Amino acid sequence: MTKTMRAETRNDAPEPRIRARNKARILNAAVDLFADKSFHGTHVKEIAEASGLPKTNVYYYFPTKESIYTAVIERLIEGWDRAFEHIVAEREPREAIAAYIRAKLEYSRRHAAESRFFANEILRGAQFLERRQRQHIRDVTTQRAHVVEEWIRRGQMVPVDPRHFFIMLWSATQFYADFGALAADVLEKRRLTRKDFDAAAETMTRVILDGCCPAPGARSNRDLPPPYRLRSGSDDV
Amino acid sequence: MTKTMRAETRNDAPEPRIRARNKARILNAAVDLFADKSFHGTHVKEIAEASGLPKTNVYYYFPTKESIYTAVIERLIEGWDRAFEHIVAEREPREAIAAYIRAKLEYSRRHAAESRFFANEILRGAQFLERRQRQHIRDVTTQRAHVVEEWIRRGQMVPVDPRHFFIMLWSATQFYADFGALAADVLEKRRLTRKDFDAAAETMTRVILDGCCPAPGARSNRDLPPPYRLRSGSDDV
DNA sequence: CGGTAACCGGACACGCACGTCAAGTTTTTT
DNA sequence: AAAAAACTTGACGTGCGTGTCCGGTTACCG
Repeated sequence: MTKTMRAETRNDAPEPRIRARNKARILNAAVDLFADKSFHGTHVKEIAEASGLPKTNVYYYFPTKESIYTAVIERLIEGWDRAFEHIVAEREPREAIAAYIRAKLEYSRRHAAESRFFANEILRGAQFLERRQRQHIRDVTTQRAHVVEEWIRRGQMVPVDPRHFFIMLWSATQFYADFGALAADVLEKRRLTRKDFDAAAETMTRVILDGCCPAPGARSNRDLPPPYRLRSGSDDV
Repeated sequence: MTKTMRAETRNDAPEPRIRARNKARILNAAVDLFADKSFHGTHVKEIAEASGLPKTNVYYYFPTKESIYTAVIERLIEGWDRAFEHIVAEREPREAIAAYIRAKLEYSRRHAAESRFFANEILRGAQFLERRQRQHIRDVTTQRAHVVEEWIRRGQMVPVDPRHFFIMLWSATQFYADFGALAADVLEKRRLTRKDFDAAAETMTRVILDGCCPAPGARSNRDLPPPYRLRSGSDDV
């Protein structure tokens, strides 16, 4: 038992610098590859090459390919609730939901690989998600669902099932990262630009906000000038 | 050149019965497996077993695993525009969009494997989609985008980018099939039932319709009795 | 009924991807 | 500075998954 013991002799002790650096490198390389080619499609050799380490070294830090995969999941699950923090009862629903959409969309844009990795894992039936992690997702969602219910109770929002509502928000924002290839095709672009993400946010905010909560005061979003011009002709690539 | 030539000696001639039957078996088995475990995750041996044919026989009909995969895609691409048929300028947008949502959702529910297969292919960057197929998707979308533009021009609909609007519809409906595992988790169910799909349709229709097109006449959806009851307690599994 | 083309299936080849081994080098500790 | 721990690396084993070979069997056609 006193043989090697890796570095976690005491697992509250900070990781040695080299170890931390190399594990991070491996994980970063792995996300991209897993996102592109799924679990069986990516080979440890590729992960090694992408992280600038020899393959054996990868096995020094992670016992199996699967352990790399689950380590990536572990890292991602932490980010799950980040955008949810905007959903608090104190804020106006319109404002809070708009902020959520922006945050989620921005995250999808900047961390497209993570996003696609996660989507793929869910698509596969969340086979690698541990019970604890699934529970976490449930808990966070339930908690935020209460906020929506509170909004509805106060009459600030149309009565909708909060969980289905969240799913709608989640799927719409997720889409641009996950199905970027299709979105680009449909929008007739080579790649999605920041502008496209802005337009997406605009459309979602407009439709969903007007759909779920009455605009405050007299003026409605519908009276605002249309940000989308019909058949504007010229279109920057 | 006059050696074997398979069965496509004249490719407008109908396929021999056995051939047609066996190819269909293989393809049906393949969709499910590819949907569950992706391209690299499924082995030809499994496809063979699932279709009740020996592996060599599979290779008799399809030269490579990849050819099976692309054959499945070919079959799916045909179904892409089915739901879109509801989007015609002659109909009221509210009614047409509601019909689209129902149709799409119903399709996702009944053909979950196909749906997930397709989603996964897009997720991977649509690597196997041929130029022709991508073009088809673009064309169909463009065509229906014109309908939405017409609605907007007539003032029947709020000005939104039709393509982003379609993406929103598509992602929301797609979600329940593709990410069923997560949706079930969030809704605290073991599996998604028909009722869940109905609730999903209800939420989407309500939010999106009120968000995108002013209700006809005086009464708005918002005045209708809420179909979702707050914290109703008892919840059938 | 005979022959040809389509279909079936066991056995095999070959490569490659996961994971191991053992002998190095560097860093840290005392 | 010496010992120990942490890290690095090339070479190797092994199983398994794709795709082939070739002989045998069934369907089709005159």
